Amino acid sequence: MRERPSRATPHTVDAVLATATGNELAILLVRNSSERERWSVPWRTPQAGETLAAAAATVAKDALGEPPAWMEQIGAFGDGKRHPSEAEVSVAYLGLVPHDTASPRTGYAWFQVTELPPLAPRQRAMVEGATKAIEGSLDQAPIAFRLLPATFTLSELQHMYELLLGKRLHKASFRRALQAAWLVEPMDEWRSEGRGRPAQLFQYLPKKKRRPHRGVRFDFLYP
Amino acid sequence: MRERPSRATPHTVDAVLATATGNELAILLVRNSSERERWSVPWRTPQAGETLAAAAATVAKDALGEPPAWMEQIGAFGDGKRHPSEAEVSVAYLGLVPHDTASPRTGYAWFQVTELPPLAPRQRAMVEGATKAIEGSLDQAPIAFRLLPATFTLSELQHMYELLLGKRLHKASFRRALQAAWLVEPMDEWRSEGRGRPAQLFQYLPKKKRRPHRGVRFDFLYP
DNA sequence: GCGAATTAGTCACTTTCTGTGACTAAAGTC
DNA sequence: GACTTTAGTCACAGAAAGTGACTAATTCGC
Repeated sequence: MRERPSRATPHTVDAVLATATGNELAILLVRNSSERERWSVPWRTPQAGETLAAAAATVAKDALGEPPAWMEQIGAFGDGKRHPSEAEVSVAYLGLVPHDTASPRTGYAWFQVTELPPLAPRQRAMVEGATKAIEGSLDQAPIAFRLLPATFTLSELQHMYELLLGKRLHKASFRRALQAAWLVEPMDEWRSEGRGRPAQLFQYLPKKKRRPHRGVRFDFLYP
Repeated sequence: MRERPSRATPHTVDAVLATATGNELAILLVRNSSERERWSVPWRTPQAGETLAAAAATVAKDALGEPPAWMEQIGAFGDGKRHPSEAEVSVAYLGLVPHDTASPRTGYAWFQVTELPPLAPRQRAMVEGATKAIEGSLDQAPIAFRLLPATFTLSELQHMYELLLGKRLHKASFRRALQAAWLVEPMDEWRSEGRGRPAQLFQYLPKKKRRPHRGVRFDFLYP
């Protein structure tokens, strides 16, 4: 990503790195020296033989010093939209990092998703795709846990879900569903956070077997 | 970005075209004359300025004479796996067609997903991605309706869901969920299919507004 | 020290949804 | 006309989700 090829590059790999700050999602951008836009989603032209996922991991590592806790491809973008590179196609990856461990290298900075600076159109499409992917796979993948530190309170977990879903959840329902899913393990530690009763700490406990949905879901609105 | 590099194709667009035959999914493949594998997923190198989706639509049209009823991108594939082209990256699209309107051009043929001939590794990965995408977005998008003719009986619809989900559904539950979703509109026509009471015909009626899920779902098993 | 305020955590009740078997309806077969 | 076959509906039991009220453990103000 550093070197700018003199002629058209075949494709780029772009990493939309997200974290959750306070009460909003934030995206990591890198400062441009010479581009039309002052900021861009970090990207890279893969070396010969480098896999897409490996290239994305490298981009993330260059930005944060360590690989993200979660990474998945969210698709290929092109369609005539402009990109900082000359490439016709860019493959976008979504990476998630807990906010506490996420210290960007110099030149990189977090931006709230609602206050993003201007981006190249193709990269703006990627960010939109990434936020959709987060919401869409929230109940398919342990997204929320990848945005939290290794240990957390149930209130923190619930707030993370509320942030990602964009709606309030009822405490009792949330905990009942969580218990039924066997996703979380209580630890023998409590944390006192100013006033109020101390909260027990929990850690993520991956599921072993999937229990299929009951019923059929018809939850779409496509034309 | 408009200009096209003069050497090795930068990327390809591949179309995994699927239909439902009898009781299994089938994929459309094209016969190769000179490749290592005798069959391959139809693909194309996009022209300069051609969008990815447009290229995929062209591939599908070349294969079937008309665009599929549904088309969506399922991701970029590369990762060193071999492809009929020289391209390092291939963008795969999933296309769905009703079986009755799907007459392949010469050189193309349907294969049951369980009886696929050998494919280039990258294309095999695409087909696997496509079948996963079908099951995964079955309750997010009107997949089943795009595999059925414009009008259908509720039994046909239920059988399609059973095929795609790989499990049997209870008639009363299925219809109750369908009614609650307002996805289907009765027509003033009935069809008699040999013995038994004639079935009323229905057509797909896209939803206007989404009703959000109740509760929170923790349905994943990722590590 | 003590009550108010604050956050954690649980309980019980109500409402809604799903699984299921049995039922009625309308055709063909013999 | 009795039997078979497929369509379509009903009603009830059981499971899951929505919700408000409760108890528990801490800090703050006084």
